[in-house]
Amino acid sequence: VVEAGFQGDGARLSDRMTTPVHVLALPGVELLDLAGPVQVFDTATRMGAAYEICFVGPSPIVTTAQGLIVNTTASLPHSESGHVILVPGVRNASGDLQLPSDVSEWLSRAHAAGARIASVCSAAFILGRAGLLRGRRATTHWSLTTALAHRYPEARVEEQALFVEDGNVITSAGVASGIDMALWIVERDHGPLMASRVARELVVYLRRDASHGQTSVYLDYRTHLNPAVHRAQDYLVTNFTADVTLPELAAVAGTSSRHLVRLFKESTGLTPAAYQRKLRLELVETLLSSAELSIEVIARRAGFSDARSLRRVWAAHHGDSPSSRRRRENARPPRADAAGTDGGPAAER
DNA sequence: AAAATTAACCGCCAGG
DNA sequence: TACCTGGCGGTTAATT
Repeated sequence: VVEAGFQGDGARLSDRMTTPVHVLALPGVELLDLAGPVQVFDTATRMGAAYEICFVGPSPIVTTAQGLIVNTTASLPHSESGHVILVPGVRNASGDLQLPSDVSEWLSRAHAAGARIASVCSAAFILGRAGLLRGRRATTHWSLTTALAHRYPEARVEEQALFVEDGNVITSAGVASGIDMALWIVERDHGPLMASRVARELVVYLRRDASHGQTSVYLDYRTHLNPAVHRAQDYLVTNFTADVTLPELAAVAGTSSRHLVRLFKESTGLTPAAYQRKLRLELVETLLSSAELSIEVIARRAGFSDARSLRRVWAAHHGDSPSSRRRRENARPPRADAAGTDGGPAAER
């Protein structure tokens, strides 16, 4: 995808493949909850996702609770669209924390330039000071939600969320939910397969957005530790529109068909075919709401042989028909933060 | 719409 | 003995 209207030689392809993650380090302040999210980006990078982690802030060296010693740049870099700025929690953020004046300004400028701002735990207060929570849905550690709502009345604080995404501002609740949030960012950037690999590597159980009670099927059913089953799942996620036969899947997993079915069900609670159906239905759901495609086209794109078979499978799962879902979807007002399909140029609106 | 074909699944058993 | 694994055959479910 070539950026329309771009001129000159300033942007090389390699630049675009790297998503800088700037970690904001405040002077003389202990950074909390940092290791988990950074691990996620680091692991993703080792798996080919290309994140570049960079500690920034007004102070030259910071020692974190995790024992990390980080070099920070003396000045805050210019921030461009697509970057992630990770703001870790700090002690006393809700109190009298002294914040260098240029930090708030830098944050809001970076956001205006298109950077994604991600906070962990009490860092939501730092976002608040930068004015980034105005009119936005947000969350913080459960013990601080009341204080946050009080301090920033214009923020719509959500209590029961692991993390909340609103526009390019993502706030998370606490230590572990910072990992969930980071994984969600990885899923956005590099797809569900990458996210599930990273999650598995870190042996975390994750969900995508507890505030909606929603889980992603790509990331679900991954809480087990059976490598053969994971291989089969990876294969299905990658090729879920293809006709994958059980023997073929067994070959990928390195077991017999009989044994794979047994292991699969033991590890995930689902049979391979049922898992594949869930993957396909997940795609159908997003296609139904995000595009003007016929049921027939959606069915084929999601790997069903035709609309008829989709309708049957859909009915078995949801009790109604795909078109009735779409009607209900359209009747509802569109969501504020239109989580559009990734990739392509913003198709209209 | 019904019948035929094919694939998935599972109980059961045997060998290691 | 307890457990893991693969193969066989029958049943169920999907597809044509």
